[in-house]
Amino acid sequence: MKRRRPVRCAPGACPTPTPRRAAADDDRAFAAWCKAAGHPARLRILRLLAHRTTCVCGDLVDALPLAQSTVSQHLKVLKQAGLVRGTIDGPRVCYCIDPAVLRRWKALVAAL
Amino acid sequence: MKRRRPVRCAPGACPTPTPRRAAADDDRAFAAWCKAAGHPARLRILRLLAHRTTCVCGDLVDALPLAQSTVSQHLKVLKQAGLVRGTIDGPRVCYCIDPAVLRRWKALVAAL
DNA sequence: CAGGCCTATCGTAGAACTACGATGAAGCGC
DNA sequence: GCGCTTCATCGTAGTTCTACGATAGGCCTG
Repeated sequence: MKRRRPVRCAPGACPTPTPRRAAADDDRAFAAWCKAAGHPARLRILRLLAHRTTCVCGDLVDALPLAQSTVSQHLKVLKQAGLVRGTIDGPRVCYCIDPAVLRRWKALVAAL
Repeated sequence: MKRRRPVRCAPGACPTPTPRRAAADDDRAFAAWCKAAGHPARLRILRLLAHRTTCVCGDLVDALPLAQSTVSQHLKVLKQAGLVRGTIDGPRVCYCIDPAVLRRWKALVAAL
């Protein structure tokens, strides 16, 4: 089985747009982030993305005992929650955690 | 409308049994905690319980725009997740956050 | 350009969540 | 004991989640 070509995405290819939000949105976003993380598969994805600071692609499909479509769906949830962002790199897509959002979520959890 | 009698639960009435868990359980519990917190109403309950370190009772029902049964259901979810524990105090029930579990959850989130 | 790999999306079935009112059980005060 | 308050549980309806296979599109390789 031919292995996938090594990923060559730039580690710093995930910008941090502008995490400015009103206080009212925080609560909504806070719950959304917790909800997005509240599934073993998605939690595992977050861990995998966090451990390798650079972004990986569909290696996530290999790392999870789920169908490709299911993994893609979980990635969509994480992306819609804002925790993860994906950048197209030729035929594949590289996902990485949004550091600012993760930091914000951590701060909100720590402030509980 | 006669106000409820002031709560008189002891602030330290929430013991910390023994947070010993295997590493494998952590992931399951981690997801469960995030999932439990992943709802605006439950997040609000957690905030309310965290702000007053002592435990409150069904004042939560007054504080939330939900029916009593719904609040009770949310409390059940939080209780089953282990984030919250309730102690019976006569006719009412006092809820409080389990400090050890909350600390553990915070640590796991911070370690992401 | 044709074929192949990598993802996203669609459609679907079953399970779980969320909300409510109604009902039931437990304890306090008269 | 009787009624009142407080909370949990039951039953239910509508929505959402979760998983999968099948399908479609985009981009490299030959």
